[in-house]
Amino acid sequence: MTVAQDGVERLAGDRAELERPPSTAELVAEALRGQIIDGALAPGTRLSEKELFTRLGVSRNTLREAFLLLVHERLLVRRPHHGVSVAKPTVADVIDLYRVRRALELSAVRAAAQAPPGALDAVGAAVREGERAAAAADWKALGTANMRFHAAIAGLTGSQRVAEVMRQLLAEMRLVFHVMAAPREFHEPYLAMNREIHLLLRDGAAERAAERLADYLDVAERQLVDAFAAREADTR
Amino acid sequence: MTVAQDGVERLAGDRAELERPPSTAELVAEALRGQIIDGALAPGTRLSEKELFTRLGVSRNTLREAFLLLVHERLLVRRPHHGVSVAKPTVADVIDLYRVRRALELSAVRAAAQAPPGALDAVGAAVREGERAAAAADWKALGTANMRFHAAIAGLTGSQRVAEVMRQLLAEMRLVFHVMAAPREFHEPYLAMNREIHLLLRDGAAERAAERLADYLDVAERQLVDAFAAREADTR
DNA sequence: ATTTCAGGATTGTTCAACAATAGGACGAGA
DNA sequence: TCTCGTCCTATTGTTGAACAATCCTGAAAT
Repeated sequence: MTVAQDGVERLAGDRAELERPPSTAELVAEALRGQIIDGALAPGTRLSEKELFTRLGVSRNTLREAFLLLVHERLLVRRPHHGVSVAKPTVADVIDLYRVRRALELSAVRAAAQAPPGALDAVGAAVREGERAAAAADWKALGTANMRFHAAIAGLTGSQRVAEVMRQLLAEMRLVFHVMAAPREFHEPYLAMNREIHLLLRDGAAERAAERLADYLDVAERQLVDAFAAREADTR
Repeated sequence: MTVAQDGVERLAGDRAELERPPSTAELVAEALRGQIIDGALAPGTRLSEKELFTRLGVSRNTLREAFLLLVHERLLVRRPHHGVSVAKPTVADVIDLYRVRRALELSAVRAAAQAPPGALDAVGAAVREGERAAAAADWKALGTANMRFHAAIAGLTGSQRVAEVMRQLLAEMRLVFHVMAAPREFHEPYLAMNREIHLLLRDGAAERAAERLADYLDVAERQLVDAFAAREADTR
């Protein structure tokens, strides 16, 4: 193999990462997704087609295509002839989400020994990112770092599909978190757990890391379920 | 509670199952999905928009909406400005699919004790359906029954999201199975394993059922990976 | 106060046109 | 004969507009 062929090989390898310019619908979906997980669009908000496509400067068809993408991600729900609205997760959704998270994340941690190179570093990077955010008292960034931590956990599998499912679940989680009035009190305690899990993984103690993560998920789920129960008792 | 109210309750309960007439795009997607998993549309086939929407008698926008649904299910892949084509799974996809299946199905089996009522019966029904198909030498139906078995396993979680992810994975699996020339030899041996797993679950031996299922998945994956390797060596 | 019915508004679906892009055809030059 | 660059065509991406179907609102009638 010559040096020139080597260069061609590398280009072919990069080809997959060379992202094409996203379509208009994807851009619109991304914009809406950002507003939804930022909380600018509260759960339950009805999204009028007419208002949105005039405001965003895209065609109605393109907007509807973006809606389709987000409905698939469960960030929007569509009621026929009523249009779409921002999803409003229920306590049943919380339980459901944590069931899937347990299956995927615990399986990922237990298989950490076969993780692709660099995957564990991503976990560590997410931990450090969270600590920086906490030090800067940036609670929104702390929540993001926490999401990234769990995405990195899923990344330990090296599986494209696991990563994608996880990405979707975490986007939904952002919606769920909106019921937590105090992001600091909610997210901060998990920083230490994240760090501990990362250290256990680094030392090859996968099973113990899995146990810690299981506790972690149990606690978080309980906390969210309680918050939902309180809110539902409140609004009724 | 009066009898009349009872009737209303029942109507409200049925309301969720009362499926609205599916939209045109969903019908088109369903038709295409059927042709893909039946093998009428071989992996790699390019789908021309013009030809399809004239043949199906729907608008181009509706067809594109159906494409979006199937792209999301990974049954179609879209190359910008090139249109969509039937997905052609690689050996990497097979490995990836089985990783997710292991995580979800094993977790479902281990939690079988908390399964919702009737979920275990669905597993048994799938086993019997497979045995009927084998007795009738209907190998296509046998493959379908096998899919239903694994869907029922996922259903043990009672989780909407697990069920949906599983449904998607199984649709992809249909695509993968196309490389197996002999559906009988491939699917038939798993009948006994399905029955054994069902019996173990019925007896409450969830952990042993999980071990059997893990073996099952290992064998099937290896068989498919070998088949892919043979095909790739063949076509090159 | 309850019911009925008409009006308006919004969404579902289709059609038609233009812009943008990828791939192939074609020819010039070495 | 082979390589390179240019143009051209077919297909897709995007937009705009129209009509049909459905739901919500509110006024009129009992």
